[in-house]
Amino acid sequence: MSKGVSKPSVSKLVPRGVPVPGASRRQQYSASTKRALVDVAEQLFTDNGYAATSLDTIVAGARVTKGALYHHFSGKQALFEAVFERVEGDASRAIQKALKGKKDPWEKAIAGLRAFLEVVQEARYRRIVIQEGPSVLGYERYREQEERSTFANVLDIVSSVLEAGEWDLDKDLQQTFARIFFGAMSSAGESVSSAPDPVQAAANVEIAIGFILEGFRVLAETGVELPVVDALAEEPVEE
Amino acid sequence: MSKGVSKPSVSKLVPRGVPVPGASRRQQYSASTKRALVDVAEQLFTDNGYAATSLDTIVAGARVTKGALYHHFSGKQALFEAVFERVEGDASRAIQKALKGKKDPWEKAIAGLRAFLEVVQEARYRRIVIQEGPSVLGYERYREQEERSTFANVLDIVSSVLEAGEWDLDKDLQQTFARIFFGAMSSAGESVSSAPDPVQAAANVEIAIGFILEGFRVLAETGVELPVVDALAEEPVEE
DNA sequence: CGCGAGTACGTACCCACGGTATGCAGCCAT
DNA sequence: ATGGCTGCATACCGTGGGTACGTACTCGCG
Repeated sequence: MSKGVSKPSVSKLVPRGVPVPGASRRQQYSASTKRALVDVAEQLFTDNGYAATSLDTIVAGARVTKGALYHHFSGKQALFEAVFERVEGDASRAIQKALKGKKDPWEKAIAGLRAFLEVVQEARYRRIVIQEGPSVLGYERYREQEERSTFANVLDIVSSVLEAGEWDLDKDLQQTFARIFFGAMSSAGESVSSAPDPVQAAANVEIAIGFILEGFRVLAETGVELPVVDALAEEPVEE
Repeated sequence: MSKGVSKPSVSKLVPRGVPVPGASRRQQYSASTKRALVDVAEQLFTDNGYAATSLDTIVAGARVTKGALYHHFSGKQALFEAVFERVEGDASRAIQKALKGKKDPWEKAIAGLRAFLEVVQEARYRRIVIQEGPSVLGYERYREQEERSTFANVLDIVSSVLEAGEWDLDKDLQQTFARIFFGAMSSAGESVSSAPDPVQAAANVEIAIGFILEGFRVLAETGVELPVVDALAEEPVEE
């Protein structure tokens, strides 16, 4: 807004992004234009949200026109999806990096938890992935995307922990556990970042999840079987 | 859509909603108009989502005009918020009803869990509260609303369980636990409803959460202290 | 080197949709 | 009875997503 540019026809005069080696000049310019669009869109979506960000503002920021945008993307939602994939991919890679080399499941779980709590401090992750992802992409599509990245990490960790407990659960139940932890951490992450003292809040989340994991470990040691729900609720399941 | 009406000027000829006793005719009509708007909006938002639902469609469905809508609500978002509050309120009341009379914390927790799993089967709750709530209202406002209803229920249950364990946690940590469970259940609920076999999926969620609660109970019995994170991760917190 | 084809945009335009300004018919208190 | 206020309806506007089309530049090929 403040750094508005009057004429977009100077596109060739200004350098945009880093040239990609091994591609033709044409392809380089094309790629950098696309990158610029995603860059600007990421920033604006993060700051103002999806609905409040107009395509005009985005193309102005990237110093191109709508023609360029619609050449690279089928529409606003597709652009959002590109941004989503980038943010989601970065997050997933950061978590995987933190998991590197960890063998002990519990250690791995704590490392993953900490990495996720770092990721969720990023405004772009909260806004684009957690907050607006399900709404803009629709839940189905949102889920497909997650399944291939961050959720996969969580599933990996959860599976390790469950296997360490030597309960042999079917895939469905593992997925369920992973969903639960993923949802828990997303929700916790949001509250962490909006807390007056995020560091303290993150510490609390670590304690809470750690406590749950400790419960798992004790159950594993004492050889408690699954399922255990009936033992908790004596009365029959009245529908 | 299918029951569309051509002219909205017949508003006085058709009965709208139930007359409210103890109010003037004017007030009755006004209230029923407002109700009709919320009714139609709830349906359309649930079916097509917030963004894809136009005000024109809503007012056509309620057989009024935009003038009426803007008389009762300050805009589209305010209308959504009215729908949100209703859905959220219904959900909260349903859960509270299920909790009625339960004294044992673990029993109470399972009852609450089951009630929530019922609630989350409703398409309107998933779409309006879980999926689009955070995006449309903004996270801050979404949280304020939740805090007064369903989340309050979760916090109540979680507090009971934690007190039964005789860990005396500060309010912040109780809130953190509640957030975690709330997020876990929301996420689980979404996956339940989109699963090929929702009944089986709901059963899985019950097993999983029940298992976590079982962990809590065992930890309570063996007198494990909080926090326990350091015991899990030997290495120092390197940032 | 010339040249046709296709890419990577730019320009101009459409129209759906949220929001506003204003008019007006009843109802209700005085 | 009547003035005023509530509860709408009508008409209009601006923004913004999307589209149709034009065009310059590049690249491969003879």
